[in-house]
Amino acid sequence: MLDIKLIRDNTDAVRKRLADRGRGDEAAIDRIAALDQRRRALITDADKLKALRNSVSKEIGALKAQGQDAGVKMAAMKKVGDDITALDKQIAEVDEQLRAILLTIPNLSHSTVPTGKDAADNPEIRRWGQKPEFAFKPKPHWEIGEALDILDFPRATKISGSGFILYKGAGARLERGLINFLLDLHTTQHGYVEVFPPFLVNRNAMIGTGQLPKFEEDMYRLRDDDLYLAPTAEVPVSNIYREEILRHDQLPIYHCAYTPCFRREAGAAGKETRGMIRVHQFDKVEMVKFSHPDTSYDELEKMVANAEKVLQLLGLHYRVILLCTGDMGFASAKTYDIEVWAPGQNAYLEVSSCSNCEDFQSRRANVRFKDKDGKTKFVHLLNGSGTALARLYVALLETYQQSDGSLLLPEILAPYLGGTRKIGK
RNA sequence: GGAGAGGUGGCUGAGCGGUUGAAAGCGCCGGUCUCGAAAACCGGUUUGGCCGAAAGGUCAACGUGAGUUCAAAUCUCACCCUCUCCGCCA
Repeated sequence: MLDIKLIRDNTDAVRKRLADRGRGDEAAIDRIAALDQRRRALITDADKLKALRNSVSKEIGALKAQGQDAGVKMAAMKKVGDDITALDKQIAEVDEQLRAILLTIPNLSHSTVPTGKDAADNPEIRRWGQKPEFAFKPKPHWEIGEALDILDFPRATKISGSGFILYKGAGARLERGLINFLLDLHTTQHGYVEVFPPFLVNRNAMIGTGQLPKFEEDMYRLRDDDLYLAPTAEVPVSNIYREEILRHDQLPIYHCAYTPCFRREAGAAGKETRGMIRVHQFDKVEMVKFSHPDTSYDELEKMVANAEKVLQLLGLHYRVILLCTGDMGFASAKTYDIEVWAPGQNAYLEVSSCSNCEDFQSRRANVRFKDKDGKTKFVHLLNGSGTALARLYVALLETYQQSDGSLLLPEILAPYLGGTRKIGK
């Protein structure tokens, strides 16, 4: 959520920066400004009446204590009370309208983010490694997985529908092992404190990180309980300190968490339906940071490096992309995507997205800290995949496939696979 | 799910419907004292909105939301949460 004071004092600048994102959100600015003005006028009026009522009520109390009649004053205050009720009702309505709009306005981009329209305008920042070469035509992961009997797409569909995965045998163990590998890496090498959060989250949590109210149709919802299946661990983990005031010496706080991620992928029908590139449930290890505002961009660079480390240790070729204004997510001020090379697809796949949301989410979730100067401020919230597993799995299968159909995975994974790096004969 | 108890400031814990944004203690910050520290003493110590250049003024908040009243932390109702016991259950 944007600071209403920022919009009030820098209306034109905010309008322009929203226009840069190319979603037409700047159109709401005039309505916000009008509502804000009306809200403040109403509050001023109501507060004056309340001050009057407070002082006269004290007089009434004093009169009654002396056994004198206060009937005239009480009748007058009855009328004032009715006026206050009417004004408070209008304030509540304006507040609600204002809040409803503000919750749908995306974050402003950081000054270092290039202005652009869509993914085609995202600059590539760097590459690591090289595309692997094969003496044969590399197969897509679904062929490899089914031939090895470690992935079973038809049966997953039978159980749940399209877009779900059934891992089997060594394939299931690989998935489990990767989760442990990632958590071990981030907790022992990168300083993150592991958490294991609930997978079902309430509406306030979803509003806090920005999934709601705007993207309701993308979420799985349990209607009877008003709970949602978390689309990413970013939601429960970023909300850990909701409504709290942290001490400045606690910052930065690093958390990482494994959770499955549930996404309806509404509107994505027909895209990447084959295999496990776009699915309704996938595993992910997420990194979340609660940072002092002064250092949040340093923290973002470090977080990207933490995610890159995963791919480096696994020997997977990747590139880092900086998202332009038009391609960034709703809550982010600056986002790097990491895309891993998948030989069977002949394409780069997004396996990580690391964002600094600055105070956009902390303002919604009310996560603050008391700074050295004694002032209470919003923390900066960052989140990044470290990494998404389904696509990492794709890259591993397609990169490390052998001509005989087996897999020869990186040695670093052997401890997580029962001491072997080989899957298949 | 059933029965009972309870939700007040960083913590513990008071609070006859009116001068309580809130006693007291602890903690924390600053000061006096001291070579220094402790102790003692003095002062300060929630958050947000609105008006204002500022000084300051004012409003709101005692789980959440409604209600009664001139006036609600105090009364009424609903909901949420916590604890104890019972039931059920991985």
